[in-house]
Amino acid sequence: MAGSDRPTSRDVARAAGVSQATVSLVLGGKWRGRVSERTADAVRRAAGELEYRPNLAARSLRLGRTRTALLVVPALTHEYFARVYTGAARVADEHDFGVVLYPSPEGTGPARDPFGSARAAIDGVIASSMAADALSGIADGGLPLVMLDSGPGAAGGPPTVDLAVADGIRQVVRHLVGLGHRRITHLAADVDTWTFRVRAQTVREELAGVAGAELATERCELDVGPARAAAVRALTAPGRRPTALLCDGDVLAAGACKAARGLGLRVPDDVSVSGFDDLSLATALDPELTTVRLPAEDVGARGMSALLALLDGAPTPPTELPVHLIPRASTSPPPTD
Amino acid sequence: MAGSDRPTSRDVARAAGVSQATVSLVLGGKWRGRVSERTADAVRRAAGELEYRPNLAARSLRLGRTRTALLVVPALTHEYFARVYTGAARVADEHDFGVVLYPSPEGTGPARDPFGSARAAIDGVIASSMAADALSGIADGGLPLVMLDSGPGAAGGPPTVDLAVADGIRQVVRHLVGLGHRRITHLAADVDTWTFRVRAQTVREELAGVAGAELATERCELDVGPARAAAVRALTAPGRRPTALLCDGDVLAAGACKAARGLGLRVPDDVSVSGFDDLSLATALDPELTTVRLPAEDVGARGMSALLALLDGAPTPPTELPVHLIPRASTSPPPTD
DNA sequence: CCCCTCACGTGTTACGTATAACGTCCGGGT
DNA sequence: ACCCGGACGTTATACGTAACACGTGAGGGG
Repeated sequence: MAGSDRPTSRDVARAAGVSQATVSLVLGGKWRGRVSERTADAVRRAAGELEYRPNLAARSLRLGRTRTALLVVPALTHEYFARVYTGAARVADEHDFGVVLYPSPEGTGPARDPFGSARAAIDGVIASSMAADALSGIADGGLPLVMLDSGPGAAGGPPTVDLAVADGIRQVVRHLVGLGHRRITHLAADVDTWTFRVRAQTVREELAGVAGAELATERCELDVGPARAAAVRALTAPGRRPTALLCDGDVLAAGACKAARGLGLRVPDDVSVSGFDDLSLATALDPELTTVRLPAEDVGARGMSALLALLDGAPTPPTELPVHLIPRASTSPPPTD
Repeated sequence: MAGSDRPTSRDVARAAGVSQATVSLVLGGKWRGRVSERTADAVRRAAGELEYRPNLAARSLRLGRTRTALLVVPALTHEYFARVYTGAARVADEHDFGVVLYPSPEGTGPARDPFGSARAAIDGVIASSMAADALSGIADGGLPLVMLDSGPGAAGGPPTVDLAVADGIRQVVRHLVGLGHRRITHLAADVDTWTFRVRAQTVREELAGVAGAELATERCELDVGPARAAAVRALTAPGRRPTALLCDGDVLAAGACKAARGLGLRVPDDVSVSGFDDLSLATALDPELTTVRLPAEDVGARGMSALLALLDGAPTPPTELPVHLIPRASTSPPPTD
């Protein structure tokens, strides 16, 4: 039957006994002072009866806007980015916006043309944890752009939403120092993005102010295996063994824990391990990880809000979201020995 | 400059000295025998110069199809579903298709109306791990539908892509039995979907054929905390303690490991633990989990292929993908004691 | 009594694309 | 000489919506 053909605004108009233009006005919400309350009600009722849904393609064509945003993330399989998406999608949904993801092969940035024919038409872009130059194509294209976790941009640049990463690292360092740790190795992700640069720098700065502090650094890829290898290097390096491993992420911390156990060391009795991100992994491990909770959903949500504001021409001041240390079982005072 | 307004097919036509219709023919690929090679080349060259991209809204309006699929997943923050998405997006991309996700608040199925704003914009739906009745609205709406991980459908029903879950469970049971285990507790997810029903049933069936086998079952929510509690119950239940915990997922296995350690038991020396899914979590834990690897990306990819076939009116036979046991360190022969 | 204004709608158009329905030119068969 | 048909394009139209620019009465001020 006709169940498959969806009703158009003209069908609604016919049912309500008005013209298509009136339907558009009423349902578009811009009818105040142009259509009587009675007529508007009739239109709305007819639309309800027919289960009318506006044809988005036609609307987009007419308006030149699609109410769709592109979210660029390095890898959706990383829980952090999945959560960023979730937050962004929630806010988008509240504003009748859609979100499409940049289908990037794991880890690659938007090297491919995001305006390729396949991708949905886009009103704006939200890019997370991208090197700024990786987005030059988008900026040149004149598309509204919001950057997440990329550091405070230059004035006049795209709006930004950042986490207080430096503060988070400071909390970790103070936590460790407060427990009595002085020999600390920073297990650093070998990734050249703002967030990791800030972490490295903050660890240095914060520890520089502590008497007797000794900082070492081991770099590795952002994965368990490499982290384990790096932690082994850290724990078997010549000189006195570090009493704490400060890791750039929970995933690295997991590797560090494996390394410690492999060397016959107990966590946290012989060596403390701290993470970052507070992924579900943090409480799946045993001992549970002391880590820093990142409000990933909020990052996505604020990013989407910023984009919506930008599209409205509203001012979009840079945002920085606070982060919090979550002390758990993987850190304790260093061995007295 | 005019850099912001994108060129239309008419602009290309003007540049190439032909009509808009010819541009559409050439770029649409249906010009054989209707347009000379020379002209076609001129059109393509002009399109290249102007960096012409067809307006997708206009195309969708004209064709009544959007080249976009909706992927419904319970929760993107579960690594399995993120990987399903990745696979689906890859195939979609290869066919100039887009994928949008159903923006479902964690865990809820399409309780909200998937036709809200999205329906107009999609050509079909891929639903993963859904209870069949949760999708009645979609089926009724006449939208092409493919179901993932929902079991072989009735003939005439929507195409399906499933994992050989039963075989995976059989491999685990045989692995444990082969190691010598007889008292096994199944840590079962308290979720009423096909995949988990099959697992419970298969464990029963497979163990029924083993002399002296004793099967117990503990149900819990699909999370670390509840799993830990359930595992504690299992390990402290009256009677002889099980020597192996067969878990319905790596997440549950993580909880089981924590429970064991909390009770002073070593994994795998005192109790073996097996997982399912082979998430990155499986190798982040210590000991690494014996588990079953699920080709999540393939599930998504095959699902998208099936949907594309369905849209082409091609036959779409049910698919079942094989799974493989990955033996690791969390299982060993039971204590001889 | 006439015209202006306001309240309430309607006719029409354009958005950019794909395609059905037409030309037009030209060589060849009869 | 006439018609036919293939090769090569073009003209015109529809998709469904939003919004501009007009009607059209009714009521009121002058």
